[in-house]
Parts: sequence; structure tokens; C-alpha cells
Amino acid sequence: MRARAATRGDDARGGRILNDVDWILHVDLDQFIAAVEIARHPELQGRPVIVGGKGDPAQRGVVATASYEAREFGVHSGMPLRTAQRKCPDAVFLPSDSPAYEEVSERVMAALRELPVVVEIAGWDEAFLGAGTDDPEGLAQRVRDIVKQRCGLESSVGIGDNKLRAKTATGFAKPGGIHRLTQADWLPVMAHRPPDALWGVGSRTAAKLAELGITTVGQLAEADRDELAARFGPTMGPFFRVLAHGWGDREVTATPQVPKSRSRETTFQQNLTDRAEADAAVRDLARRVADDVAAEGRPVARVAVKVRFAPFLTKTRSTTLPEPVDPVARLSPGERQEQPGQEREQPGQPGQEREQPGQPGRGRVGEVLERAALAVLGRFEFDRPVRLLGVRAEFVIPPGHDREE
DNA sequence: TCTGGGGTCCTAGGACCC
DNA sequence: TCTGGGGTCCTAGGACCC
Repeated sequence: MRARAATRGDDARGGRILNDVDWILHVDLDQFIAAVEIARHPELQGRPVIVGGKGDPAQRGVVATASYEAREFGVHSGMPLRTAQRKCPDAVFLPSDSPAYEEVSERVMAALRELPVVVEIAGWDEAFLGAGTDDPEGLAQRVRDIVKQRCGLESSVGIGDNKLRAKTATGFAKPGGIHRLTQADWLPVMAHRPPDALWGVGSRTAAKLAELGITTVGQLAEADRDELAARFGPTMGPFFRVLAHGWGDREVTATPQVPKSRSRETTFQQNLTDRAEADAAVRDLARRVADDVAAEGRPVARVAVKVRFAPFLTKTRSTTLPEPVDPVARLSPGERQEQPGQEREQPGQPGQEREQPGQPGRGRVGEVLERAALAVLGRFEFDRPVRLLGVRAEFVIPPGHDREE
């Protein structure tokens, strides 16, 4: 979530601006990934199911989602699969199958759009809904019903007078319920809780707040702005205090977010100690990123490489390309001279040549990204084994889409 | 508890320019 | 001939979320 969103005024970009009589609902699918797997393997119903990584608890990987039965054993998202197996030896382990979840997610979002609401997708398994209604609980039940009917999935719905309160309310609604949270009951409900109960405050910030003697949301709400700004910066510091009061933006927009980057990364089952192997892995990652970029059809301005050294030390290096590389084929200046009168074609026009996805390594973007990624990799000092390598491409920011829109 | 993969936004220091 | 102050870009890292 963006710090600035809570403080800046509403803008009129794309979506609908809600007025005071409107409500914001937040829908979150219950144990989404596990639920999709159980739906296609009905015999797993009622059993502890753990989805994540390659589905092999002997390998490196973490839990993406655990079914409620598995959670009883203390298994939760982000936990290493090995640990999950120790806590719940009888669990069924399944590999993560993101295309399947994406497809179900799209069906859920389509079902939500059948309702008289503005749908803002907030992740695979969640969305904000903006609606004009004087019966938000009734609408929330319709949401639960249509998701169940169309997709066979259980969901929980939070109702709020802004996004933060709706999102927070969902936590109290789970599983399979509806909960409302507004200005009137925010502090009574939240004040005694730890700061990391807030959406946007994690364990790191909570630890730093504790150093300042702030261990509850109530204390954070009363904290000194200047002290927070001195500790966390002029934007984030005061923003945490705003969060503690439950203040936040009410803008719900159906306009999809334009991606800013595409990345691929791999954790190796065995740490790499051979530089040549690292080169080969980065080449492969760069080509896969190039594939994604080609499918996106937008120019890339920067390339970054991530290296995680053993035991768990992460470093990144990046470079701005001499000039952006565009997957939509066009003539170089030299070629243009040889064929005078030919204009550069615009993206989306017929007759252009696009790089074809599914042909990794073909095409100029692949070559440029691979060369750049290898050059950036060369700037690291390899003084210990490598656990993970990653390559990220950052798109040119389209005009009018920078931060001060 | 030996810690995935894919994203977003914020911060801060140095370079560089006027 | 020692040095101001602001703005912007580049880069690395931190934190958070699902």
C-alpha cells in the first residue's frame, strides 16, 4: 500500500470517486489456494493440505497457503515446507500451480463484476468493492453468495468507511463471515493491539516502534509526529500515525494497474559455488524475463540482478540501459537511412513485428537483457556460495504515469 | 523456523548541474 | 581558489504485501 494514498486528495483518474453515503467492501477468499486444490481433489476435503514450492517438503520452499485443518497444527504462510512437515506430518503437500489459481481468480473477479459495484483487484484472492448502498451487510452477503455459486469458494467480507477499515474488518470476518469497522469503533477495537496488526506495519517497523516505547496502536495514534518523522522519514513516519487512527483513502478504481517491472528469480536446491553456473543461470533468467517483456510489449529502461549469498545475505545491482529496448521491432537509425520515408510504427498497429513469446532467447530484447544482466552480475564479488539469483526488468514509465499524476 | 516468488513504494547518499 | 543551496538522476537497500 502506498503511504501517500492516505494523505493525498482523491483524484479523478479513471475510477469512480465515492461520496459520503457509499461503502467500501473488501472481499477475501478463504484459504484460496488450498480451496482451489481441494475443489479439484475432493478427496482432500477435511484433511490438512499444504500448498507451496514444488510440493516436496524435503526441498527448499515455503508454504503458500495451508488449509484450516493444517493451520490447527501451527502451519502458516511463509513457513519453510520442512518445518510445516515437522509440525503436521500427516499433511498432504501439493506443488504451487499458479496458472490454475490465476484462472479461478479471474472467474471470481468476473462474478464480482456482475454486482452493482466498482471492482478494484487487490491480489489473486482479494478485491475492494465500492458501492452506493444503505445495506452493506446485505450486499456483503450477496457477494459471498455469488462467489460461492459461480466458483464454489467460501469468502469473507469486511465493510468499512475507507479501504484500510474494510481490509482490517475482513480479518475479523474470517472465516466465512462479514464484519463492519468504521471510525466509531476503530480505536476501541484496535487500540490495544500491537502496531503490526496494522496493514502496512510489519515486524521490522514494529520492532523500531518498540524502541520508541510504542507497543500498541493506541500509543502510535498518540505518538509525536516529529519523533516519528525523525525515525522513519517525513513520509512514512507521520503515515504510521495516520494508519493508527484508521484513516485512509476511499478511492476504488476499476482501472488496472500498469506493471512497473517484471522479474524472475530462482532459489537453488544446492547453493552454487561455480561462477560459470551462475552465468548460465542468469542468462536463462534474463531470457525468461525477456519473454515476459515481449508479451507485455513495452520498452525496458533498467535491468537489475539480485544475488542471495549463503546463508541469507541479499544484494542487488542494477543498470540503466544506454537507451530503452523496445520489444516492438523497429528500425535502427542506420537502417532507417537505408529505407527513407518509412515511419516508425506505433505499438498495436498492424504490420509490426513483435517478438514471439515461447521462443526464449530469440530477438533483440533477449540479447540486450542477457548482456546487461551478465554485465551487472560481473560487478558482484563472489566470496561465498550463491543461494538465489534473480533478474528484473523495469519498464519505461509512460508519460503521465509517474508518481505525481 | 535455515527462511519462495513476484511485486510495490520509500529512503538516502552521491553525482552532476545551475 | 573557497564554496551555497536547490533540483534531479542514479543506485542500493529496506520494508511490506499477497
